[in-house]
Amino acid sequence: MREALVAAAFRLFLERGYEQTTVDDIVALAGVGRRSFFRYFPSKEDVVFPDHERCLADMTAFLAASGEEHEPLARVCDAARLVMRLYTENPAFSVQRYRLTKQVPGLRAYELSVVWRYERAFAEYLRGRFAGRPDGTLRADVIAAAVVAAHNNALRSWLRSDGEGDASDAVDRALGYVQSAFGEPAPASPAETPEDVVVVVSRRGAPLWRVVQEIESTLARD
Amino acid sequence: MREALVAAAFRLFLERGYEQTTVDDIVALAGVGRRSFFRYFPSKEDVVFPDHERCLADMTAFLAASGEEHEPLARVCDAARLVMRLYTENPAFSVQRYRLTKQVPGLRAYELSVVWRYERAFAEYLRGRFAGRPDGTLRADVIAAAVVAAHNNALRSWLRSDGEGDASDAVDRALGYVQSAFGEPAPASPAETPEDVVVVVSRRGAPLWRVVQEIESTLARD
DNA sequence: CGATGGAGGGTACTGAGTGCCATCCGGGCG
DNA sequence: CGCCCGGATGGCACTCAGTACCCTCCATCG
Repeated sequence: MREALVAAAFRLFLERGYEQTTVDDIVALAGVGRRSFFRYFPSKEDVVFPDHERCLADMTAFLAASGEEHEPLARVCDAARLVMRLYTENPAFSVQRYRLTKQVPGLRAYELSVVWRYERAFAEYLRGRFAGRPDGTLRADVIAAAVVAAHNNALRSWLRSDGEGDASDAVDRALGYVQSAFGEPAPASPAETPEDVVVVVSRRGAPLWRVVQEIESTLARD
Repeated sequence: MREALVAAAFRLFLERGYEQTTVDDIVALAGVGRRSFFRYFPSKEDVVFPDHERCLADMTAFLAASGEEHEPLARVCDAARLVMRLYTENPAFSVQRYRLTKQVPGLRAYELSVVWRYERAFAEYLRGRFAGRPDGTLRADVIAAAVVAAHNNALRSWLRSDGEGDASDAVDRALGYVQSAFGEPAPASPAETPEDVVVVVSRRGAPLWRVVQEIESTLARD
């Protein structure tokens, strides 16, 4: 029934647009009563994001189930990868929805409120883990926002490519940037020993950003 | 007229709540026609944020007017301080609105879409300034999100204190954290030439975070 | 003086979302 | 077998936000 409603809704949305489709149109095509639509989806927007409620619950559980042994930042990045997987599991559906949300302001606003709930879940988890640290809530909020932004950046570039590229590469790269900015890079994969990289730095007093800048231009040089 | 509508709306919102107040109630109290309300405010939510459209325009102009001589991150932080001032100019009004948005989901969603537009303005500016750098758009998006999150963290803590504390101290502190995380602590003295740093990297294929980790431990070694 | 154009008002309509009640159906129980 | 009961569904009527269309008023200008 949910599936029937979602299928009917997307057929019409793609045919004639979101705003040109009324709930009556959807239920007529699905052959169910209007009242039933609102039993399954509290609003017309919800039919566009049919599985986010479950995903959000999964994510909260994932974070709640993590213990002291997990690096907080890495854990949140893993949670973001979980969300990414929700999209990559159904590339065609995700791309369709992306095109829809991109051009319908109302859907964009709705998506924002969904994303905001993910961000809050991240931030709440980090606040718990950072309790006691100076500026713990500030760090938690900023890092949560950065992780979400990195995730969205990777997700959107994957969606723009019609789901062709490698999404997990992109998200790893994006989250790696956040981890490099906020420290504690990650528990390295055991095979990757420090010998993989040899770095020689002169002028120890130089600020870190100068070092990073120099490395970037070195890497970009070839 | 706008002022009359805003005043009437807030009186009713505080008296009996946002959702219990219809647009008809507002226009009846203000003594104007229903049609006029929608001439001044495209939706019922807009009456709660009467000055954000102007503020957003100011901000975009502020960023557009900045030249190459401005450090991008610092410039965006200054833009965020501009937004903060919009709130601190009318503490009583801001606190009332905060209480309202905190408990009305619809208003929270609307606020998100407003904040999102600020974030996009920041990100667009930074994308322009980072054009050419590796991962320029990623950095732009992440930094924009971090600045907004820091600003909101400071803003909310100020709002929760009923506008009593020192807002600009709080926002400086929050933005300082972001600046420390994303580098370029200050416009470096021109004396710092690239020769200040020499970096040799082997195993080019290693992920960036490994490189950074290695550098950090090298720097920490002494 | 009349024309014009912009600001406000009024009316009727669409469509989302809700409350309430009727209906249907499958299973347990006397 | 008939009854009952609870959950799922359908139907109807209502509220309210938002829009389209047209009217009035009034100030300004020719």
